[in-house]
Amino acid sequence: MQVTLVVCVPVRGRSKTKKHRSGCPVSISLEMFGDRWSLLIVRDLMVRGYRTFKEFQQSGEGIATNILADRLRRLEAAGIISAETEEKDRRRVSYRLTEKGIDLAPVLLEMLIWGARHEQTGAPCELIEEMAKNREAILAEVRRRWQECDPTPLLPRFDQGDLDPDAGRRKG
Amino acid sequence: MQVTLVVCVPVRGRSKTKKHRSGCPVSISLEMFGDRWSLLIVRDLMVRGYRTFKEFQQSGEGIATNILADRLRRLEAAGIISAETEEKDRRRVSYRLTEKGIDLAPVLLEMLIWGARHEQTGAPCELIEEMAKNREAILAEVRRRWQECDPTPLLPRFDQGDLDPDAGRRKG
DNA sequence: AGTGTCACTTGCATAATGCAAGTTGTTTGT
DNA sequence: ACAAACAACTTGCATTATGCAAGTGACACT
Repeated sequence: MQVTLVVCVPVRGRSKTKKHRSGCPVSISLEMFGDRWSLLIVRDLMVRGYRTFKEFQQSGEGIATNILADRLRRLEAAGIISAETEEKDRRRVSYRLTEKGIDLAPVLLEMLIWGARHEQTGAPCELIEEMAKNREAILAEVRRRWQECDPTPLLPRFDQGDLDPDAGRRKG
Repeated sequence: MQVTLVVCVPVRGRSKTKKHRSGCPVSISLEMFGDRWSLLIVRDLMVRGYRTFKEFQQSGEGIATNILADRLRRLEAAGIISAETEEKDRRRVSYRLTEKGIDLAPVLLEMLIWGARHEQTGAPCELIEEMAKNREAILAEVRRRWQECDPTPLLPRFDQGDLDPDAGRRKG
């Protein structure tokens, strides 16, 4: 039968585990962001400089507002993002990646490279191959922007052929 | 209403597109394997040397057989794996990663590293950090095994504390 | 005071998932 | 030759997640 409901009372400031399918790090990662939306939100925060609910919503993928709200909740619960209502306009909630969140950059980058190499995407191959050659520089730049709260987009939206020839080349 | 069913007849040997949410490579990648199971199958093929339905099923994560069958179908349709009934025992179907599939190794590796760093997993931190230091070597070894059809597992199952101290260290 | 924004909720139809049991084709044991 | 065992799936059905349109409440702007 294999009931999977272990709650794990916080013992000595440690575990708050919820019972994983297995101890494999890949499996545990997938339990946190293994769906079609979570990583797109992370991407928006990471390379497009988005911060608000509305921006994510208008991101071009067509996420429904209830799903978006749900994913933001989960990502926050997972410690991948943090939320804060803005001082200047208290209607707005500003989301930000945590360090745990920005550490997803390599995952995103590899997915980007894989997708661009193996599928027909809106991203130009030359740009991607150049990114693949300069992984470390890209990751450093992503982290720099995060640390300095620099919201300048690193990559355009790749909606179709729409591309900013300057983007992603500044540190390449 | 927005029905999203564009079939795209093969025109001049090109598109067989199915209509993507956007042209972003990350988004397109997530459409192919953005769920809680697909990448686990890829992992099993890549680092555990699994080949058959039954092995995937007994992988320790508890995937249901109908879902497994569905994912195998999708992964094959996506060109990430190939299937072949064995000569010696025609009951068995042997699955294998395609080149497109083995190219997912960097994605998996980064997810493994991220998960092990930020969550409590069954993988020992030292091993993971050593892997993080030798990404290229690991990836080369993964690819070598794939090319030579060497089914020796590269990593153990990380079920809990269960670990083969030799695994993943041979090329480290 | 009135209208507009922003970040969500809610209700409801549809699709995906999980679980147990059943089916098909193949091999193995007697 | 025949029955039992296997491997790889299907099928039926309950539960859960997703997608869509519409609505709500707190705040802001004029």
